Amino acid sequence: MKNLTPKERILQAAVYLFARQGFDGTGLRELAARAEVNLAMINYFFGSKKGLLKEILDGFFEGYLAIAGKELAGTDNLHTKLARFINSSVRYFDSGQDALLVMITELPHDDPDIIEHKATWAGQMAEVLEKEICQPLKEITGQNIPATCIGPMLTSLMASRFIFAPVLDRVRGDAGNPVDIHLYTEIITSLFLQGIATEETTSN
Amino acid sequence: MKNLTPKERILQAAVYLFARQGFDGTGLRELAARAEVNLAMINYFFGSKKGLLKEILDGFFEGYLAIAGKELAGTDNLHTKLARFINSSVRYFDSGQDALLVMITELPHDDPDIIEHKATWAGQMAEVLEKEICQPLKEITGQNIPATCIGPMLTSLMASRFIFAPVLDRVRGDAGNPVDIHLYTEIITSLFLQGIATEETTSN
DNA sequence: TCTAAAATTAAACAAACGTTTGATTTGATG
DNA sequence: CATCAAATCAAACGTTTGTTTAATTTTAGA
Repeated sequence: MKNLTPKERILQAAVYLFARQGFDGTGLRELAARAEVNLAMINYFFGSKKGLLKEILDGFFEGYLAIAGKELAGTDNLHTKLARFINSSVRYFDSGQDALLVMITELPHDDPDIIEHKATWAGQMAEVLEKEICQPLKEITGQNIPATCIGPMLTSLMASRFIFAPVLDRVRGDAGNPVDIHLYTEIITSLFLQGIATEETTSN
Repeated sequence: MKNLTPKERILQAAVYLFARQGFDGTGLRELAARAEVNLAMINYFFGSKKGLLKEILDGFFEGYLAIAGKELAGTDNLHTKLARFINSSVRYFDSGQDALLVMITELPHDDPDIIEHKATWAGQMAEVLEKEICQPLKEITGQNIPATCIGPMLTSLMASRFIFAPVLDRVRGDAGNPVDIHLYTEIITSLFLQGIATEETTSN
């Protein structure tokens, strides 16, 4: 923890606190204290509080976009590629849960300084999905679902466990444990590719 | 707008602003101005800023829970009930987009005053889903997926369009319009029940 | 019409906010 | 060792925050 550079400690503390208290709900003094850094260092390194948020969002989107580019490319069939993408993405979300929560909770807010920033990443993501998922899907099944529809669906679906995690911890108490991360990935993959119900569910 | 009671105007302004700026990002003076109400009236009617948030969350969860109870009950087959639930829920989310965004963006935050409140609603929802979806699904297909897993998935999936809407508006510009709400519902229902891919997608 | 409760108001409160300043310390390079 | 830039610091800046108070107006019931 202490072998990190001050800048890294600030970033780490910010992700932790923003995920639990929100961006506006977190004060820079509390953040500086957790990072064991002088208050002024935050503006020194990141220019402003919003600059800090931008860097967090950048880090998340960069990794997410890289996964999409890597796992969805190639000549494998759509089924295989999607399963690979879901597997990598859920792993990525799991390894950086706090950053994911910051992204999700700040996504709908329309701060002029931040929203263009987010739209740029979302646009790049949509391009990849359009090319690697939507167009193949259209050629094979005939259904034309835009990337701006399927992207949010997939992302929200994969993120669902982490979005609800803080609340579900209180619902279950210590009793029922959540499904482990591998089973979670399998459920989502199966759901996305085959749906939840079989033919049998249409009968009584 | 002005034929509403002061309390209703406060609630309306709060949902609008919280959805766009977040709970902590919205000041009570700005809120009072939008509601055309004196600043002190907010604490007079709701006790505190958090009391106002609680009332918003209550309103949303109450409606959502009622839909689950209504659409998932009965003797119809699981397929039919799920399609009905998705249809009603998406309609509900669409008609109250701002309230949905407030719920989603405040969900992960672990404010001690609020989180128990959210957990109570989530617990009730989980009970309904466990009884009406998970147990029938287990009897029919054999797979045992807990409600605390499938609930967040379904909710996130149905909410995806609204969570990403503010960003997607910037991505598309004025060019590509989003799929309309009925098609969106159909896509989600089809996805949840049958999955996105057919057998053909497993081949090259 | 009188009265008591409800509603509304302006003003002030201390606390916390993000940011900036100017001085001091640190670390590497010449 | 001297030097310069990077890093760190304590302190203060002016705003804005949520909340409270006390006085006033409005409303409704007897």
